[in-house]
Amino acid sequence: MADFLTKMEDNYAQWYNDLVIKADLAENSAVRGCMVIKPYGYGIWEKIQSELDKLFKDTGHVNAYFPLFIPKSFFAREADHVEGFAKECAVVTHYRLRNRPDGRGIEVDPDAKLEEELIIRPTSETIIWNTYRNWIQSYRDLPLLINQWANVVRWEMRTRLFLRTAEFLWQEGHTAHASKEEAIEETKTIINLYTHFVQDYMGIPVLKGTKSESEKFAGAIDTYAIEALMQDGKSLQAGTSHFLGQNFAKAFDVQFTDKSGKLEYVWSTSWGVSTRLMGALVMSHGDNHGLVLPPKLAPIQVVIVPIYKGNSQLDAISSTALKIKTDLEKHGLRVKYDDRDTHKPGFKFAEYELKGVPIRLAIGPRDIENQTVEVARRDTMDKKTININNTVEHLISLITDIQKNIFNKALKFREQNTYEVDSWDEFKESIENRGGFILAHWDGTAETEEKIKNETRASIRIIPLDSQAQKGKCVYSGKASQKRVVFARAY
RNA sequence: CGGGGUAUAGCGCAGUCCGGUUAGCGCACCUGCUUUGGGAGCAGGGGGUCGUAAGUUCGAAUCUUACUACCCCGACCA
Repeated sequence: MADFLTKMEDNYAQWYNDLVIKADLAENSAVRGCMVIKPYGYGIWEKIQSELDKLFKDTGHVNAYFPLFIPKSFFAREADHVEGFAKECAVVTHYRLRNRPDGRGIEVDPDAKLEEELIIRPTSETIIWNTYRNWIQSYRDLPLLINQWANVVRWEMRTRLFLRTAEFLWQEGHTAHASKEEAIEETKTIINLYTHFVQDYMGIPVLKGTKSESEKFAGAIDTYAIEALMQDGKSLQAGTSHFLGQNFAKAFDVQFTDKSGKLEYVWSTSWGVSTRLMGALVMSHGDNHGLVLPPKLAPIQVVIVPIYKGNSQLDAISSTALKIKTDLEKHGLRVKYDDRDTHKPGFKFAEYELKGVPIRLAIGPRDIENQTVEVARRDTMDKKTININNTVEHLISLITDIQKNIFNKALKFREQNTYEVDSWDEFKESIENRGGFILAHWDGTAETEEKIKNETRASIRIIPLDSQAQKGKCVYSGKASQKRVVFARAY
């Protein structure tokens, strides 16, 4: 058995880390805080990329690519933005190395100092808006709906695989609009798109809302976000969409002539999700047997394992297995037939469970004789034997069922770990002992938010968009409140 | 940046206090035979400048000093 996973109760962080590494997703690299995403893990990221990309294109967006390096001066243009990111930037100061005079290795050539330092992008608003100035002259150039798949670097003090690495992969959308209303509409379109993707593809239920003043993106007017509850009771921000107002347009002097001939600053948005989503996947669905992948994103949806003695048995099983594989592939399923002779069936079973493959078929001599096949589903670990002629039909409905079941299981977990709390004592007790989401009244002030955070390490994750108004009293200050907000400890 | 740890084979560790054979164990790896319906068994084998540098000593993984890297807990953050 996977003994390392029984550590879960002792140390969730360690369990998570081991799971990521042993399931072949990623490992720590030689560079502090950076990770190597391994082929299997990258396969999942590729699925996330391709499915999201389709959704972006369906909503009128196009891809482009902007430089990795940003001149330092660009950052100074938007005051809030520089304050938000200044503390965690990697900076390029030189462009050449040389041999050390004493012959012991190499050193930075002091003569090769850059006139102006280059910042390795922590996000691309500045370089993109500097470019948009030249692209936008008229209302006819709008809207500009661009997305970029890229890597960014944020020099975090503490890092964790997928959840917070110094370098990470993401997509960042940057759009420009002629009106405020249109930009706000875009911001909402995207947060809804993210909600759809995370819930319906990744099987992770999320809460959607806006961020408080102190939690919003540096340079934004409003930040919309989705938050998911992990199995250790902590919240993870899974995606954000920012309404930037005219802040960046003004900072980079991006104006257009509207229909009436008047010069106006453009309205903008930016939004993104990152490889952090893979961390969310692991933490939302993983169990003591390893990863549990939602079928829509699993690089391998069905694995077929032969059980045999000797080559003649294997040959008979293989011809059956390969026929099933072909049939399933005709219906769009991603299937692997694992006939490696170097590992025993039991080893393979455990290995694919660790990797989270949704469905496993086992075929042995008994099955050949009876015209059956054993079907095992990863999410519930149930096994059953079915008639071989029903395989395709059975699996097509099973794959849909697993996708739904994973989501429902996570939703149920979230519901069971969401509490309405009305007293400060209960708030503290709940955060400390139960974790999870707390729905509580808040007086709307940054002071109260700050005090709650200092005393409990819980922050306001989101202010729900569509929750019903409900008069109440702030759980901390006792002042009047119009609706509940969502508190949690977060990653 | 503060507090606490760790550094010995690919991974996980023992040995360090109290210096003394050829530095050991588990997993992994390689070979052979037997195995194959839930992580195989037996036998054999390979792999180490004990983080780096200097010092003490007849002798250093072990003692001293300096340096470096990494991990955990905070503050920071997608």
